[in-house]
Order: sequence, then C-alpha cells, then structure tokens
Amino acid sequence: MPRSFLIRKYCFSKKQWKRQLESQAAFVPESFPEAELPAQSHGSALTHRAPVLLISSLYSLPAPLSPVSLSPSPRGPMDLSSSPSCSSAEDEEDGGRTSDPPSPEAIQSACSESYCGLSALSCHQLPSARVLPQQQTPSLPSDASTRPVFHCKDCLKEYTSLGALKMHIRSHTLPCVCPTCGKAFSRPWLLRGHIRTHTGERPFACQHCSRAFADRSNLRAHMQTHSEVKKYQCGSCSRTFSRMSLLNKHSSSGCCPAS
DNA sequence: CTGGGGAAGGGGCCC
DNA sequence: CGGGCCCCTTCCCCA
Repeated sequence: MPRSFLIRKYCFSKKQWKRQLESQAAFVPESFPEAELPAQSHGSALTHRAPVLLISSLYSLPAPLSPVSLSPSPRGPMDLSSSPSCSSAEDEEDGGRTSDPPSPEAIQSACSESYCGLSALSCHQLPSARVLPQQQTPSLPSDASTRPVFHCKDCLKEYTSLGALKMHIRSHTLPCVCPTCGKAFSRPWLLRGHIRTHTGERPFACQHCSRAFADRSNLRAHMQTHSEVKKYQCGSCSRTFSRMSLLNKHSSSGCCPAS
C-alpha cells in the first residue's frame, strides 16, 4: 500500500540526493558535522542543490510563488523539543515564531526559494525572508486548480497539506544533530534511533531467538525470517520472500520480465 | 547471487 | 496544529 500518495516526485530520490550531496561535499573537512548543522542547513543545502534550484525557479517565473495556500498557520519551532541535541538547532530555528500575515501569500526567501506560506518559509529558516503579494492565480502544471498544492522549492516535491510540506522541509533543514558524531536528521526520533547505533541499545528483542534490534521495523523484518510463510510472493514463479525489497530485487533480476 | 541485518527516510495517525 | 510514534520502504553492506 503506497503511502506516498500525497507526494509526487519529480526528481531525485532522497538517497540519490544524499549521494549527490556527499559527492559534492567531498571537500568538507574534519569539521563535517558543522557542515550539516541546521544553522547552515539552508545555505549549504542551497549550495549543493544549485542545479535543482535552477529548475525550481521555473515555477517562479510569473510570480515569486505560485501555489494556492491554505489558511496561514502560525508555526512553532520546528521541533525537537524532546531532543537535547536539537536544542541548538531549535534555537537557531526559532526565528519563525513571529506571527503570520492573515491572508495566503506567496513568500519568497532571500535565496530565491519560495514557499507557499510563511510557515513553510519559516521552516526553511531564512533570515531575510520577505513577503510578497500573490498577484495571480497559481500557475501550477498539476491539479492546483482543484486542490491546494504545496511545493518544496528545494526539490519540487508537492504536498497536499502544509503540514506535510513542513515535515518534508525538515528533511532539508535537518535540525536534529547527533551530539556524538554530528550527523543530522530531520526528526527527533530518527536521531534517537541513530543514537542507538552509538550506544548499542537494542530495545526490540526477537521472541524466537536471541537477537535484538535497535529498530522495531528491523525486528519486524527479522521476524519474517522465522516465519514459514514468506509474506511477499513472486507473481510468476510463486517464490516467496521475507521482504518486499527482496522480491523486487528478484523481479528486477529477470524472473518476471513481464512485470 | 541471494538473504538478512543495519540504518535511515518519510507519510499517516493519534494525542 | 504540532509532536511523537507507528509502520512501511529503501538502500547499503556483508556473509
């Protein structure tokens, strides 16, 4: 069941992004953690994503921004209240607490990225954001005429809700920073899971063997290995697999040329 | 090559 | 509305 129905992906996958960024970030010295810190996230991200920004600018041709905005929403700090390591990031991102204008507006940041609301912009955490009047109806190539669409101008992903967009933008700002290694994450619980890789904590134990896992989903996947009935079956050869990824790999390897 | 573990990302749901 | 959690998914690596 696809959970991505809210989103249409135009460009790179996140992993592809990551590789792209990492390849371009080869210059980053031993101080790499700082390179991923939220304080610089928008700047560095923009630097790394310059090619896509060029593409995204296409959406801003007629006006600084397009999409129809839902009701403007005051936003709180972008999160991480629970994570100590995120406190600095929170501090740095606290600039979005100011009240929003009462009407939907296209907002463009100083770096020419545009968001569909002040909230989204605040998530982006640009210090010199300015509010621009929406002068025309959205000229989106999609179904913007039927329902609101929120764009991430960083990567062109579209969302049908502001909350979803906000959540997504965190994947660019990466406000949660591991105090141990400096790796940055979009959400506090992702950071918590990552910290387990440092502490070795494995709270999810398999009831059938002695194995334990740091991640519940990994335990769930592991449980499939104990199951006699594999969950994922090849439609052609009826071979079963414990994971969809294995089935996909199996399919793409040629067993099911038709599919 | 395949299967499994580890790590991580992201949307949805609930409070 | 936002935060936290759940669940699913993907990618990488290794045996």
